Amino acid sequence: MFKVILRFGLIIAALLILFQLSRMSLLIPDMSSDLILGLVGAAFIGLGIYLGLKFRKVEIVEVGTVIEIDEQQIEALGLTEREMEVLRLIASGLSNVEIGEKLFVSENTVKTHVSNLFVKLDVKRRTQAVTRAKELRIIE
Amino acid sequence: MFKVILRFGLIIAALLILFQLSRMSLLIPDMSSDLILGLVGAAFIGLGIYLGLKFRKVEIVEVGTVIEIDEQQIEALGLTEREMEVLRLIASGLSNVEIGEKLFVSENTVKTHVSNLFVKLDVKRRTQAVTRAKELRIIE
DNA sequence: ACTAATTTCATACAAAAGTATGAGTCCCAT
DNA sequence: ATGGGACTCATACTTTTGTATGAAATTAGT
Repeated sequence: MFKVILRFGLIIAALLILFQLSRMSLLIPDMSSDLILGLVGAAFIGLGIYLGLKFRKVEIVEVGTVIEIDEQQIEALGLTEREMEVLRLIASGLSNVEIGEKLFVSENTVKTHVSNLFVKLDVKRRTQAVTRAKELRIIE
Repeated sequence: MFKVILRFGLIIAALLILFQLSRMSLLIPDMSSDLILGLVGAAFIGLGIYLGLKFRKVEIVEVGTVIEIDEQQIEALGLTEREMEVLRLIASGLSNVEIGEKLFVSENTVKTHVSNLFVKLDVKRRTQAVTRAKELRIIE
């Protein structure tokens, strides 16, 4: 937090310095005020970009885990809502029986969903299904 | 890419406008050049920050997938090198037989490693092992 | 209202995963 | 040299997963 204060201090200092420079340069006839303003602008843009990039690093930590779900991919694979639920529960490490309990359906029903899921994802095992699903960004 | 060009076009336009404004205001005696320069600076800082944040979004994609492996955690759990290899292969979706083939050991050996792994990770299934291992940051 | 897709379930079988136990080899550290 | 950790393997058994097939019930869209 104090880094932010330090940074703003630097900005103010830079601002003052630039101001002084520009005031001085006004006394020099062969330097147009266009150029000066341009330089000031450029300097502040640089400063701004620097600041923007600094904020970036703070955010990356949080944003890093955000995964966008590819709804189009789900659509393209023809995965149904129920299959997606089962897929998510598989990914969380549940057994077929446990999934059945969560969804209030029989183990057999879960097996059916799982089998259909495997065909659509083109995999043979549930662990593969999970990695594949994450690759395709259809689960987190 | 053309968005970048557009953006730079906007910057140049803004620069010119600000320049004109500042030139005009020089003719107005009750507006100090300090203030003008300050405003110009502030405007460009804003522009710079905006640009910086735009660049940010491009980078997030790459940085987002970086995961630090917690070696201390592996140590703490007492996971051996072989167990870690098996764990990684489980996570990639391989069967016990396939893991055995990769490591040139029998399926039985793999099962032993897997069982020991489950005890150490305190899980009952390989899918659970994978999610747990990722939680603990011992695999990517 | 009718069709198509989804969801549900069963049975029966095959394959893979997981558990328990015991044991042999190799290495390295005391 | 010896005891312990790591790695290997086997056998036997249980449980879980996965496959195949068929079918009823339930939506949902035309």
